[in-house]
Amino acid sequence: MSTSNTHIAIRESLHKRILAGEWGLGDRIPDEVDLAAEYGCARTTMNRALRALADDGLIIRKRKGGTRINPLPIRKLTLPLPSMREQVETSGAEYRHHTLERVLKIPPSSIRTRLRLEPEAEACYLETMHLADERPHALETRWINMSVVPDVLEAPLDDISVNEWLLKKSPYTTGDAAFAAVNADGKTATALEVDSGAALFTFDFTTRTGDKCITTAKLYFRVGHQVFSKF
Amino acid sequence: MSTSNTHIAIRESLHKRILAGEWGLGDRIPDEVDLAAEYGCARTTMNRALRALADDGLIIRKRKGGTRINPLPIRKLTLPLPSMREQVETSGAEYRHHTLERVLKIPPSSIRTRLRLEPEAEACYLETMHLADERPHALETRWINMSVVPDVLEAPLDDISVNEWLLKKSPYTTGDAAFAAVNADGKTATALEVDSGAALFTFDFTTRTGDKCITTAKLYFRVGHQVFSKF
DNA sequence: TAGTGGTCTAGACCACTCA
DNA sequence: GAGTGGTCTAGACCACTAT
Repeated sequence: MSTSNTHIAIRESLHKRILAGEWGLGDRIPDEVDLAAEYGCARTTMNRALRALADDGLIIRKRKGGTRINPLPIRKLTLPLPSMREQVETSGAEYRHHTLERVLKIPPSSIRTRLRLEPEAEACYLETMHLADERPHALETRWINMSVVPDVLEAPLDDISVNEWLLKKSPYTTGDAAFAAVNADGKTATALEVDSGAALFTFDFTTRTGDKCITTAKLYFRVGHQVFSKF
Repeated sequence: MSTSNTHIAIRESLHKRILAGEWGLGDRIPDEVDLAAEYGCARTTMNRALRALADDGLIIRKRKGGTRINPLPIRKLTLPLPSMREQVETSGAEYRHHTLERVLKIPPSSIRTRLRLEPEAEACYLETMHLADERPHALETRWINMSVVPDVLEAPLDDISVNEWLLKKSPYTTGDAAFAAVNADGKTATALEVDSGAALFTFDFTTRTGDKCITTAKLYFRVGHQVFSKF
């Protein structure tokens, strides 16, 4: 039965058997010890193969409960966090960005909540246009927590973008993100050179380090922008 | 130095040290053997911790080259493939779906290409409305490859949705997906009960098993829909 | 060619959870 | 209580690749 006892070959073999329907949805499959015997490998190796399948959502493993075929194979999408520079350059265009605004002001309450700021506390507001071959690619509006990154007002933003600067200055540990669609308002439409009301793809994200919020930003992409992924 | 020698604790400890800037971007960190000695664990355990960090994109590992801090920490977003039923039910609403159309016809060339069909070959076109508490949640337009799933025209689609039926009938191995934003056309706007031209969030996907394409679908979400993720 | 990560093994103990 | 997965160990050999 076994050809080569690598955890990869074993994982692929089991993957095929699952897809072939050897076990029904929700069924229990043999336990690690038995499968290891069947494939002629150590339990450690079989464990690794099974763990990988569990990570992919194909099976569900429980102590004492055994390993079962996931009745709802929840597949996962994995996509890289969009980096404007990479996005543009991998499409073959030349990347450039342009800082439209950088000021200190009191943010609206929605932003204050996200950054967990005191009332009346000021934050740095930054507006950046990302260009692909000198044409608008995305408009970025960002708020930065001054108590975490006090010197952002002096940051040199000609060569590197705020995002790149922040990454070096204050790396984050966690964050959340959201994709959505909005109709372009007048100002955004003008900046992106599209008709007012055009459907724009947006990406919102907030980064944190520990319990401190670093920055929150919203990206409005040019019309037609897509985010691709394989699964 | 070590508190408990679990691969998780070790990974978190190293993660913190990296974020704290103990090593610069691109720098080489001690090798597995040395780190294992420092943490007082087996090399196997250290290897697992480091492998996890490499999977997260924090470090880059090469044989002979050693382990280095990734100068471009590419963070990844992981999101579950949207399942209409789950999406609606986790929001606390009641899920229901409604088949609007199910016919056999010759698909447009863009679809034919995606499904890799012969010219003139027919495919099953399916239009489904997904409802949350009886209000439109998403409109799904789907094409199904008849040569892979010949009996889709007879599938009972009252209890389960096409997607769930297809999963059991013909599980896929791979696929691609894309998010985007479009302005609602008249027909779609009416179906979703929104104004014509409203910005709709869309999700396109195609599933395959081996080299055969099973189905390709496009989902138009109600206005305001967001896809969340943590990273 | 030598150094480093990649992986396998055999055995052990532990932790969860089902019955 | 007992079965199953989760993990750690110590040692070994291999595969890649930088020097």
